[in-house]
Order: sequence, then C-alpha cells, then structure tokens
Amino acid sequence: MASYADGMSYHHGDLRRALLAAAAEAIAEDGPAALSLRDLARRAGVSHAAPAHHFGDKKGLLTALAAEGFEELAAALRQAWASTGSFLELGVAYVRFATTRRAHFEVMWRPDLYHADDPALVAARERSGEALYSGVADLPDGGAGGGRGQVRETGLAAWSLAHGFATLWLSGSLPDMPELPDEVARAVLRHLTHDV
Amino acid sequence: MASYADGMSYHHGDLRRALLAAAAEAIAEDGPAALSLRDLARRAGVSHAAPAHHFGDKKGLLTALAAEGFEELAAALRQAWASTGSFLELGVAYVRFATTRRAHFEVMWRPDLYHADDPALVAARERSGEALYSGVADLPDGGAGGGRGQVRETGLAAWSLAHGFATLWLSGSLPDMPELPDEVARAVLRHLTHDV
DNA sequence: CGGGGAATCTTGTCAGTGACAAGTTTGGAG
DNA sequence: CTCCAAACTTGTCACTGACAAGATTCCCCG
Repeated sequence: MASYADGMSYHHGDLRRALLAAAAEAIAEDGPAALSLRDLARRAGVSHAAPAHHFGDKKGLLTALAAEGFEELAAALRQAWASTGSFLELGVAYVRFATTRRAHFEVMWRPDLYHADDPALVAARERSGEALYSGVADLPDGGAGGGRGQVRETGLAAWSLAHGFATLWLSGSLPDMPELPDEVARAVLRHLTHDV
Repeated sequence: MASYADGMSYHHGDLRRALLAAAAEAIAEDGPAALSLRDLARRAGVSHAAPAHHFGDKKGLLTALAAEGFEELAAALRQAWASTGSFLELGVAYVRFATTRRAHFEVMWRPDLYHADDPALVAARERSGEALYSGVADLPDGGAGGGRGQVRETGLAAWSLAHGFATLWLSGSLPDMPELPDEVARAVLRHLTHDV
C-alpha cells in the first residue's frame, strides 16, 4: 500500500503528513478513544515504532493534529470575515469547520489528550482566538453599549452558541438534521443578541 | 481501603456503586481517556475481573455512568424549573450540573464511549430532553411567534448556548474564570433572544 | 433448618497497545 | 568518498480489556 513518491523505500518520505491524515480519518470514524499508533503505522506501511520518531508519543501526535486544526480554523475564520464582513457568517464558518474537519475539532477541545503547553499549539490557538473575536466589535452598538467587558461577554456568548451547536451536532444529539447544517446553524446563531 | 458494611468479605456488598463513584472521580481528574477498569478494581479492593461482572465491559460501565448523569440532569432541571419558573435559570442549572458533575457530563455527550442504544440510557436521555424543553414555551411570544418550528429553534439555540458555555468552561478554554461560573453563565445566557 | 441454584467475585490467560532501547539503512554535507 | 545525522526497524516490557473457568457466598424454597 501507500504509493508515495517512487515506490516503497526505507525512508517513507512524507510519513509525518501521512500519519496525521490517517489519524484524522481514524478519529472521524471511531473517535479519539479508539486511536492506535500501531494501527496508524500499519496503514502507512511502516513499523510500529516509526510514529514515535516524528511525534515522540501519542500525545505528541495529537498535539500536532490540534495545532493543525487551530491553524485551519484561524484561516477559515479570517477568510469568512474578509469575504462577508458578517459576524453571523463568522459563526457559520466556525460550525462548518467543526463539521467538515470533525477529527481536528474534536481533539482541539480535549486538552487532556495532548500537550496543551506546546509552543506551536499555543501560538496557533491564539491566532484562532484573535480571528474569532475579530468581528465582535462590529456588532451594532457593540463597542458603545458597555465598554470592553461588554464586548468580551458578547463574544463569549457568540462563541458559546456556535461551539455548543457544533458540539451537539457532532455528538449526534440533534436528530433529523441535514447532512450539512449550515442553514440550521445560521438560524440558530440569529438568536444571539448584543443588548442585554 | 473501602470500609463498607462490616469489613472486607468475598462479597463487596456495593461494588457497582463503588465502581461508578471511583470512575467519576478518576474521570474528573484525568479525563475519560485515562480511565482503566483494572485501576478502578484496585481502588475498590477487588480483583481485576470484578467490574466485568456488573457492567460487561468498559463501555457498559460508561453506559451506566452516562445514564446516571442523564437521570441527575433531568432531576436538576425539573427542580430548577419548579422552584424558579425561569427559563434563564434552567440554563444556569444546566451549566451548574456540567461543572459540579463534570465526569458524568463529559461522558454523556460522547456516545462513542458507551452503548448509545441501551434502553435505560435512552429513557433517561429522553427524560432529560423533556425537562430541558419544558421551559421553552414559556418564553415571551414563544408559542405565538412562529409555531412549533419556532419553539424548537429557540430551544435549540438555548440548549446550544448553555451547552457551549459549559463545554468551553470544562475544556479550560476560558481563562480567568471564577471557581463556580454561575454568575458568568447567567450573564452569557441573557444574550439569547427569542425573536429573530 | 438445610440443600441447591444463582449471584458475586477470583485466578489465569491472551492479544493488543504505548513506550523505550538498541541496532540498521539512507541521504547529504563537506 | 567519508562520515554523521535523520529516518526507520526489530525487540522488549508493563499494562490493559476481554474472556474462560473455578471458588465462595447469599438466599429462596422446601
């Protein structure tokens, strides 16, 4: 298996990337709990100890996966904000990321699974946070109503709403949902108000 | 260890309950991923195979834990609704349950960890759902605005908001938070609106 | 009271897993 | 061409979950 580059060789060539992709696939299917480093190695056609060389241990691999996820989320949010300028669409993009990059999203919010103090991960997470809060000030009367505390609270409420919907959707708690819940998410997110 | 009843004997006496309590404690400390049946057995002072008799397998134990959680959540929500009659306080009670019964809550929304079709669990989950939606119709103009679909959507938004805040809090994504986030939760939940 | 079935718990075992140690192969800089 | 470092392998160990078979205890029914 694995038709990478020019046939099988002692050096895989792109093992790190292959392992991350295989991990994302496996997690999306059976959840993070069922993930096995040895199974990933088998899928990639390498020995059982090969993954350790790139990631150290299991938490190391999930750290890389989470960091990748935070990077992608930041990019998706920036893109949504740049192209629509709508706070609502920022939330929709958040939900879309959760549903399309399910494995990454699930790992990202489970810090007990990875090395939460990894520098690269921390940086990526902060970039996500900035992108997430970039649109808060744009809410009508967002900055005027009650100062910075008010902005922060509204942002937290928006984040909670989008995050909660995504989480419930991923857990299968919402029956009778369409394949891609973008439209439902939009409707739900509209229930956020800035003035309390 | 384990000063149950009248000293140690071949029959533990209340092993099932002891295992569930130990599991909740272990999960609250290190997350569901680190849970070990053999470790639970050691804590309870029984052999490594004793848990299997009561729960079948690991998923069986987590099924029981999740069912217990859904029962408790339903009770807490009913209690909150009965004593306050406030939709807002229903959400606060939801968040309080998540933070005070952390282990149960975390497992409940991770169906890949348990037998999601277990009859007792399904029943308990439905009781939770009923208690959760019991207050939706009470929202101002909740029933009049747009019929059943509107009520369902508002309920989903409220659930998402409370669930998202609780989840983010549990994941440690919200720095600078008080020990018990009741008051913050109340403030955040006030950002829900029924009219879109 | 007392026999016996059933519930509870034990010991023993097996394959799979993550982590680590030590050795092998390969690429590439000088 | 040499040699070093990176990439990967084989080998091993403790631990885990699951299962099988046996031991102990409870309690119901006569």
